[in-house]
Amino acid sequence: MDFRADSCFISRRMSMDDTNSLIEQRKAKLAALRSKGIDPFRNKFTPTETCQQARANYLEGREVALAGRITAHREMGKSQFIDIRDQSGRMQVYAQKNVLGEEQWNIFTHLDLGDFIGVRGTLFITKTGEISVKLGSGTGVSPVQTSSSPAPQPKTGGMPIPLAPFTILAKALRPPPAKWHGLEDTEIRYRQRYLDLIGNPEVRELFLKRSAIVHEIRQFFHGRGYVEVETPVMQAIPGGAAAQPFKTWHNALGCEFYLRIALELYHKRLLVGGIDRLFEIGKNFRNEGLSRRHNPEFTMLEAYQAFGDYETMMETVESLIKHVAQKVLGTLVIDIKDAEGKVAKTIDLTKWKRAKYKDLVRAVAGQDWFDVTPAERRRRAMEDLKLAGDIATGYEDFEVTGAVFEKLVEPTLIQPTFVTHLPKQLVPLAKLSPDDPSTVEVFECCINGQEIAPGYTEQNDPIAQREVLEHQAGGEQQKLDEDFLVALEHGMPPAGGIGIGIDRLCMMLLGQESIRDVILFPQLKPK
RNA sequence: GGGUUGGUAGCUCAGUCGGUAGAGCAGCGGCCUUUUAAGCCGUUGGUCCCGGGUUCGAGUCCCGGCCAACCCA
Repeated sequence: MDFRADSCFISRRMSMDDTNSLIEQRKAKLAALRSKGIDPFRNKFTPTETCQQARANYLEGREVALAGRITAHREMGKSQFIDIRDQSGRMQVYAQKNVLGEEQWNIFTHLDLGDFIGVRGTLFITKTGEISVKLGSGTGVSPVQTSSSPAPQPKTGGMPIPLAPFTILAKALRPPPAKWHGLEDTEIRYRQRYLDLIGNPEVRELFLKRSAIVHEIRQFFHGRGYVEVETPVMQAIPGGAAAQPFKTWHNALGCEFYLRIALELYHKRLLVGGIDRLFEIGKNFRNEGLSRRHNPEFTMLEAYQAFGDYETMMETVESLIKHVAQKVLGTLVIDIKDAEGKVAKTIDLTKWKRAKYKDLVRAVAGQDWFDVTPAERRRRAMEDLKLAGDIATGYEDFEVTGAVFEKLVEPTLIQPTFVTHLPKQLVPLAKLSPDDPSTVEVFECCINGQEIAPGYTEQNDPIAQREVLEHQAGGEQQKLDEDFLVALEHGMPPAGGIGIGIDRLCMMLLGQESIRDVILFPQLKPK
């Protein structure tokens, strides 16, 4: 049966039935392939190398087998160019009718964009200078051995290169996103991220970089003797932060659990247990609204170092971020672009400033800010500083100052800045500053107007910690993590700790304004 | 939760004052053996987000809803 005849039949039938569609056409092609005894969904194909490796180890006439998705085709009569793409990159494939023969040519020219195929042929360079694979040329028996080329050999224990010039590996029944516009519909980009990754190469690059960032974070901590740990996501008492948790239910135990909102309290148990340097990268869950900067599940890094303090951890944060930027971006100077793609601001990670929280607040709210009465502070914040909409009636005094900091100071901290000596009420798990007991030994690392990493000298006094947490629990005993307090009573070494929101770190390093653009599958309302 | 903007072919988008639903690309057919946003000729394809309403007539106007982006809380 002739493929072309099938296609004609398909076209006629479709128009008659008025059920023509791109999907129906592709399903018909699938059926036509099967009727010829071709399996359009193969279990396996073993390429000799990746597209990138084939390009990097170019040697005219070297025989290769590659696998990838068809992303473009240019028909030239009795010859045809197609592009295939694997994770490493793109390779052009050149097919000629007289090489393939009538039947294979017929099948090849009816392949669709989006299909996965394996190809075999020899490398050559076209008139226009592009490295390409000439389909079906070469012996097709065994890999070509070259003395000069370090070309990677098949990882199949010396299996020969496949005989067929091309093999259909997986038929795509739906068309890929547009050729050069890419996919722009934000909703489809987020809901069907795979289409975004296929259609928008820059998106794919971005997520590969996110992966590299996480990898380099691990490298950094391993290099400093830290141990990577895993602690419970389901917790009976969600502690370590002030946030609304998600609730779930364990059938067999017959009790409620919460999804964790922080990693901290379990990490401190491990400090008690003698794990002196530890870190964890994992999901936290907070039952809050969604925004450009908030996703209900987000990736958190926490790291603790026994016998260190907040100074130790400031050095750690600075070194970590420099390490990651240098390794992944190759630079410590980052351009942040606006919506039009112009450089809106430049972040210089070579210079890190330090400033005290109260000094920064005084600079925007008046030198006598901390000398006037709480009532006067509230009046000034709401009237003079025009923050009426940001200050709830129930706010305590430190929260009023907090609103001033958050609205008027934090957004201005574009260059890396460690804000230190925060009011003690803001961080109940940190130790007091000896020089100013109304503050704690805490820093907030702010970059690009966002808080990237808080860190502090961890509270290891079980009696002081119990007082603070009991006060915070407001007499609700079930909210008190008694097991954590018992752990502290067994003795926790002095330690410094940090937390870094990985998503926000990626936003900063990759110049993205929305958290959804650094999360593969951001939370959306189910449709 | 509130405001603004948007939802039209597989994709990117037009659609005037309310009067037969459009383009480019993709698809399909034809020509073309080193092209690359290949080219040339022909051609198929629509739940105009959903539900009401106004009207002789609604993609367009009105009301309600869904989803998204942005801003605000």
